[in-house]
Amino acid sequence: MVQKPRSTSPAIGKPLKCSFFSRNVLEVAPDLIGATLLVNGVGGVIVEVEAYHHTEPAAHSYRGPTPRNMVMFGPAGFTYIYRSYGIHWCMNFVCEKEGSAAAVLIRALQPTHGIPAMRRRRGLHDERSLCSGPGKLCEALGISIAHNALPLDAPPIALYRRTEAIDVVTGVRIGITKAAALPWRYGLKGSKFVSKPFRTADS
DNA sequence: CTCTTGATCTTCT
DNA sequence: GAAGATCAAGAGC
Repeated sequence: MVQKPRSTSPAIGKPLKCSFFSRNVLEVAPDLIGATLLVNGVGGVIVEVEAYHHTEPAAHSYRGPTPRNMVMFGPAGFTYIYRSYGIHWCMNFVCEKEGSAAAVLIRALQPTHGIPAMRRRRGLHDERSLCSGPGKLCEALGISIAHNALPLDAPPIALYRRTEAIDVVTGVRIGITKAAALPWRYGLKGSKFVSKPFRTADS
């Protein structure tokens, strides 16, 4: 059950440490739901993510390192930014350990901090559309390739643990054709800020 | 509401 | 040359 999409600022927990990401990517991904992501003080609550791992063919790291995906093969706790369809930027958090080439794609935020700045960057959009997709949230937060390979526990990035118990829903990942059946998409149950609805029994 | 299309970077065939 | 971890705008229902 979700409140009105006004500027309700949920409580913010303690900063996440880099060790948070040194676990199996399928554990980290659902744990990120409800956390707060800020870049230069602008951002919101993570409501949708997807997990990727080099052992499955949908991952950029599946075919080994390239200039683009090199940071995925490095240690956990860093950003991996890539260009999508030649136009957009998308943001990942690298997980597990060096060589795992595992990462969590951040797909949607509920905006809570710096909403006027997000509107300026995105143009005239209702709050629900500001960060409801991986390319949208990067535009709203001013993220580009300049933010690639940055540590997740130091400026300009800030990540805060969630404070309340939440319900996480799962589904198949969006926009892929390989390994399309893996249920590696995670979302905040009932959130109106996700990129596409989660289709589960109760919705 | 759904469907189609253009934008044009990185990698692979 | 083609596909892809996307998005917005326009056409049609």
